[in-house]
Amino acid sequence: MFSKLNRSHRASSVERHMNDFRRGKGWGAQIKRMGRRMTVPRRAIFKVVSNSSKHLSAEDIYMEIHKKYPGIGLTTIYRTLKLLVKTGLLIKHEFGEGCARYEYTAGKIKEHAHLICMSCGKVQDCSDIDIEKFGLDKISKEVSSRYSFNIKRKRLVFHGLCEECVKGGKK
Amino acid sequence: MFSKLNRSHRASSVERHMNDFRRGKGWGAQIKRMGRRMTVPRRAIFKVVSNSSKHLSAEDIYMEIHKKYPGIGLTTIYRTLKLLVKTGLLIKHEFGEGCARYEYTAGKIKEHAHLICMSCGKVQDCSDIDIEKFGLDKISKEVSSRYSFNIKRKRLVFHGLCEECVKGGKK
DNA sequence: CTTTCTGCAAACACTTTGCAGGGTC
DNA sequence: GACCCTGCAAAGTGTTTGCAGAAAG
Repeated sequence: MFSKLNRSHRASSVERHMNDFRRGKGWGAQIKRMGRRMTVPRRAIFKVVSNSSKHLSAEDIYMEIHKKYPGIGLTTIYRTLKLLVKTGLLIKHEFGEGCARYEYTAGKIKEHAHLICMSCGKVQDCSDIDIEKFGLDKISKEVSSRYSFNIKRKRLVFHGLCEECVKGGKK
Repeated sequence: MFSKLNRSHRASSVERHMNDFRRGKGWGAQIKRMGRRMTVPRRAIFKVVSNSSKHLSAEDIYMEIHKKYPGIGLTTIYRTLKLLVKTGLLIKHEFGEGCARYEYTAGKIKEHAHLICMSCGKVQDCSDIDIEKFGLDKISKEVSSRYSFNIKRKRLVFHGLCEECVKGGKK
């Protein structure tokens, strides 16, 4: 079942994951170690989130999944997302739209700013700006020493108007 | 009705507000200009949020209000909060706890970082650290030029462990 | 006296939970 | 074969809306 991988293109994240699984590494193994199981819905969900560069909501993922697997329900999406967050592969964002969005990080957290357009609602990553070097490191240091706060995660969000909406003249 | 103010202590925010109202300034006047009305529930809600230095949720405000005015319902709290946000006196925060929290700003936005304890849930303001000067200005400039993004508001949140929870040994 | 505001109950959107059946190891 | 996982339906959040009566101006 895990052996019929299509080798004609570069290994997708799912393939990589399956290899890892066989070798006892990666998400599958991590799950196994937790006494949990690898299933079709989980694989499908993992594939969708790991192949997307966008910030997907549970609903987004459900609709994507539903094309190929109409049998998978929203409940399972939510449960699997929670699991993926717990293993550290996903970060859960709450941008205040009324629903959570998930970002694939493959376990390594590279802090970056997010831009949210107040007009069209689009969310962009500023992944090519090293916010730490641009000054966030100094702020963090100051904060943690002045407030004796043990920082675990940093979140920088800019609300405003994206390029298209400024050009488009929308207010 | 507006003339029986107690003058024995420094003007509270409600008194100041009422004076402003008579003079055609401040929130009351602002509301009037919008064709809206000044009412008992609105005054009470304004008093609670403007006198608190904490980040209150609608529920928090409701419980506080309910002591003095058991007749005021949650619906009115929500509607008034929306109004206060629209007039710019309040900022609505969504820290991802499942409910919104409101911060009184009196119209002037002084961007500051927030610390959220992952253990006890406490939210602190870092109002005595000028995050702009500590480097946020540089990040903003870089972001807006590199992404052609028109920044309207900046939000910096640190998740971690507060002093008490670190000391208390909680994980 | 007109128009806005209010409380109640119902509706809402997103997310979680209980349970019996099905799948994984 | 034991136990975990799943889908469904139902319950649970925090928040919004429709409506008739109350209040502001």
